Amino acid sequence: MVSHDGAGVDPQQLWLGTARTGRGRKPAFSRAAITAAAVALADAEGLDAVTMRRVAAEVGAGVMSLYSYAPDKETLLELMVDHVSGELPADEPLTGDWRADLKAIGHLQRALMLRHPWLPAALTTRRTLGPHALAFLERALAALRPTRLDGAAKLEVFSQLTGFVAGHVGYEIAQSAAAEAPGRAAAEARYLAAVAADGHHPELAAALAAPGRPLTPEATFTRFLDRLIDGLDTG
Amino acid sequence: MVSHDGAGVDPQQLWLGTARTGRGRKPAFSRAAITAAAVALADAEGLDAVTMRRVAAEVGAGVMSLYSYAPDKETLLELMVDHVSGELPADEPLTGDWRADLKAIGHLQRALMLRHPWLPAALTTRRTLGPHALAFLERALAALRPTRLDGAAKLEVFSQLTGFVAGHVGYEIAQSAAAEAPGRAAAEARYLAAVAADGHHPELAAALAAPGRPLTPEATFTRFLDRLIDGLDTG
DNA sequence: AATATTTCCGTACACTGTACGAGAATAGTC
DNA sequence: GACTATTCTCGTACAGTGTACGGAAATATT
Repeated sequence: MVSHDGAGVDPQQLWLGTARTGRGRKPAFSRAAITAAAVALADAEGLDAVTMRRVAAEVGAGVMSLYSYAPDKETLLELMVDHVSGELPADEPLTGDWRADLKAIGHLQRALMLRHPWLPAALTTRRTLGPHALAFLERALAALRPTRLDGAAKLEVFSQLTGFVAGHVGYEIAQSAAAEAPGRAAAEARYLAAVAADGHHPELAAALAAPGRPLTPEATFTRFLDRLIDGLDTG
Repeated sequence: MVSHDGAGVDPQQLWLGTARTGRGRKPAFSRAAITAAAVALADAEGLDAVTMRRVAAEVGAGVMSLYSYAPDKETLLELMVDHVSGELPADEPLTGDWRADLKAIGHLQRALMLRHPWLPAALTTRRTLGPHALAFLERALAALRPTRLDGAAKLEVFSQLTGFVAGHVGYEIAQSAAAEAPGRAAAEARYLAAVAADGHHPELAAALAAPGRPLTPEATFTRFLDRLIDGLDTG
């Protein structure tokens, strides 16, 4: 096993790492390089493109060599999540206005997920507590310091915030993906119009008839995030 | 092709259906039965257990026979989503208090997702507008009637609400799944304690030291949902 | 009876994650 | 320098995936 070890019964041993003994062949690759290649692949071609063979090819390794750096694919996905979490600034100063700070955190998370559109889907199934995620959590907890929420409540708030952002951006991405294929979008519009015209969906018909000005996803996100955070009890 | 047709360039043709000509061999199965079998499988063993072979076996068909009822697996998944959406009551009377009605809708969605734990994950990638989903959307729009939001804004609210619930329940499920494997949970607790003890995570250490009383997921959900909805502009 | 149409499904193929184990490279010991 | 223990590399192999293809069976129309 390579220096930053991982396998074993204990799932969190992944992040602790074990020292190399010195003995044995030197590793030709690195966990970071492999993870970065996997992330690049997911960014460019989606999560489905991340296959062990593709990642290995990208990094110049044999397929089975990857298993010296991560015990299985699931672990590689967790590494990917924590890897991109490293893009979140974890040490910028806080304003002291915890609501503003929390909103900024939400916007940072959204930006990250837009940069890595596979992230919302990856987060729905996984809970990752790697070093980068923890550093960011630490920052969020610091932001919540002025609130007098107890420990569990603070952790809840962070969890919920992340869940909310993932849910929102997931939808946002699905929406924009549909919009990028103009044929699809038109077909959907036609379908909705047909449904609205069937007489059984008067509210939908009304909603489609009175569209209002189009909303930018950014504005919508901000509005919902603000409502969510402004409504939080200070404990 | 079987009566409720689906294939084609137009994705929404799925839901429209085409009449059988009468000519040709009679279908031995039905789209509904196949979908129900797939849903039962996902409920019992998770989304990964839903393979074309397993579904076919469950329903007593040859594998390739499924392709007469759904052009591909992605379509089967969309059918599954709309199938369970049919469990949402779409015609119960509304109270007229749109905030209360909207909260009730959120709770219904959460209950549905808890009954079908694969649903949040399935919704992250997919946007489904089958008849059942549309019926429920119609109801949500009716609930929003007293607000004077324009059509686009109403649709946004529903989208966001669904995204929020999916995000929350996704986390809720991950949490409870971790709690069900006691070894895992203990290992994670030990890991977090170790991280908290490293001196670089003082806020985390403090949060773990002052746990407060445990929060039920139900109560947390209600609190966040209330905040979200109470904060909505009436337009 | 012939024909057109539709469904049923066995076979086959490319692709997936990964178990196994043989070989290569390194460090420590004599 | 030879030997040994250890560690990493990766070719091969296998079970499992979605689904393309095409022949056989069943039905309604002619």
